Amino acid sequence: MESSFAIIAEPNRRAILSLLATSERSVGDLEEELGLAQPSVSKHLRVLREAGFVESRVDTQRRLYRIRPEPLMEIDAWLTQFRRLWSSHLDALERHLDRIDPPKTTRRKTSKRKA
Amino acid sequence: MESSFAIIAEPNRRAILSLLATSERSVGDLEEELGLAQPSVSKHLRVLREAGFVESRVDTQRRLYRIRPEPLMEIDAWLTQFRRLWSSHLDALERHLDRIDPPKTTRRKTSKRKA
DNA sequence: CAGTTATATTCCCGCTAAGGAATATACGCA
DNA sequence: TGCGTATATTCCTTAGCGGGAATATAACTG
Repeated sequence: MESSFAIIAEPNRRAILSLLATSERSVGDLEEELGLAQPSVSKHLRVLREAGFVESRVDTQRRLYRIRPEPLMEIDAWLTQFRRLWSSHLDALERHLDRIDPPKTTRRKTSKRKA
Repeated sequence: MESSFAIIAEPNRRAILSLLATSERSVGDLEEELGLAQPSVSKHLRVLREAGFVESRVDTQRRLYRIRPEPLMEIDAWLTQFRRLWSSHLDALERHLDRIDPPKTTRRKTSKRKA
């Protein structure tokens, strides 16, 4: 599990990071919110911790995990070389995401979609 | 090979994308510049193409590959939720990257590093 | 200290993905 | 049409990852 990129290749780990993006959480919190088995959560947290994505602090009998931004910044930095490719046509992503995950609510601009 | 994140987990694929970031290239170009075997390059390109990261056009007997930005934009969009975490201390990345890849040239500001 | 809760670790299994070698296909040109 | 070059595909093997179940450790509470 070398690079930061490999770490976030795992969907459950991304889900953990997304949850931690808003506030720190305990292992049990994550277990419940994600519907994962507890060992699974602990194992993913271990990977994330060893890769520098999270750190933990102790709160009585539980451990609260929070995000460390550095590896995410590294990924952000890698994307820099490509940003000029989409600084122009900024709505290509919108169309792309719509294909991935169908638009339930209108994505800005009250679009007349297909109608 | 579901997500865009899994695609860029592979170092050689990231290398291919980085090369294509500057200009389109043929399979042979990539083979040479990366020192990979030709089948390996073709296989990675196939993965990248099927995931929407690249597209190809035909130029006489070779195929020129170029980047399609959408999947990269998707990753960029995912990072959005974390950006507020580092909008403050902007130099944490610098330190982080220095640990990953030792600083040969001084990274801005003529730092007095450890001396 | 015993019991309980919270988290971590270990072991085993199945799967997938990457690499190498060989081969197939496609295309251009004489 | 036959050769050479460029690229794609297949087959095989191997390594590593994620999941589940069981178990271990740690820490609080009475």
